[in-house]
Amino acid sequence: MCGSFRRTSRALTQLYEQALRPLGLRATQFTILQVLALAGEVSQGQLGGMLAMDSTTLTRTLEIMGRHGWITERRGRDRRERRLRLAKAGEVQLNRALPAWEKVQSRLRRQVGEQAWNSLLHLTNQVTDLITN
Amino acid sequence: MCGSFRRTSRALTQLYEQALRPLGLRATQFTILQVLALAGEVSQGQLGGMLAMDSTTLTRTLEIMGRHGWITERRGRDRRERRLRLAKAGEVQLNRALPAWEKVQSRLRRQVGEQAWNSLLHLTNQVTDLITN
DNA sequence: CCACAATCAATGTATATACATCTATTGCGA
DNA sequence: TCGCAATAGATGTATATACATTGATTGTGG
Repeated sequence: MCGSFRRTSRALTQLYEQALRPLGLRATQFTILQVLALAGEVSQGQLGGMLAMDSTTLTRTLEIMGRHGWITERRGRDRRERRLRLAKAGEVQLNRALPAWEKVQSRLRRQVGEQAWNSLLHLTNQVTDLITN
Repeated sequence: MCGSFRRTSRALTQLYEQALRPLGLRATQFTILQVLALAGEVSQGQLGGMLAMDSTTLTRTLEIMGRHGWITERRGRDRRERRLRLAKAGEVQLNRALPAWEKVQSRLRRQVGEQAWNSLLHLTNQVTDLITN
């Protein structure tokens, strides 16, 4: 199962990133932009929880995204935390990327079929929940 | 979909690798050992095709595995190709890892349920096939 | 209030991963 | 057979990813 997921994950990532390459945006980065747009301000640890990603992994990715000016950070009341928000440039970049992303996705959805597509979304999230809770 | 798969992939990888850590074996490496045990001798490109992994990515991973003596390589008739086989030490390592791997997997399969488990295997492979063919 | 455990993120290190480019070979058409 | 396109990997570079360890801060029991 792990092997199957990793293989499909690689294939999907290559497919989607092909569409984002002209924008200089990677799949992980796109996902983070999207999450921040929906969630507003979150701490690095919370973001890691949402993505099932080690919080220290985010240190490196967020450093890159900050370099591009896509996110802003500030210290919260608990000064150990980094609280992250989408910057204006990040919003712009997300809006530029969305059409390309959606285009790849809708084409794939059609090929896979509505039924299978919905099952997959449901089942993958179910597995993630099982593992992380 | 890409985000869901990548998230689940991370969660699964952490779960399975936890079990392999005492053996110093990573998920990708385990998978390669398994594939070589089943497929016998294959070229680097063929292996990449089976795993939906860029052939040049394998250059680095195979270098590590060769360092451990888990695989052997030789040039084929076409001298551009690297033909790979499981070495004795790789077979030993695979057999040591299998119980731990299976233990994690059977526990997860029970939690997920037979129905969902089988659907997932089928659907993930279907998506991979769609993208890579 | 204070010592100490717990928590958050930063850093060091190793592997995974892909693409662009390069080198060596092969195959093929004239 | 010769020249050139195609192919298989190797290499340079950038990002993704996790874990172990560390530093800073917070919470808590005495």
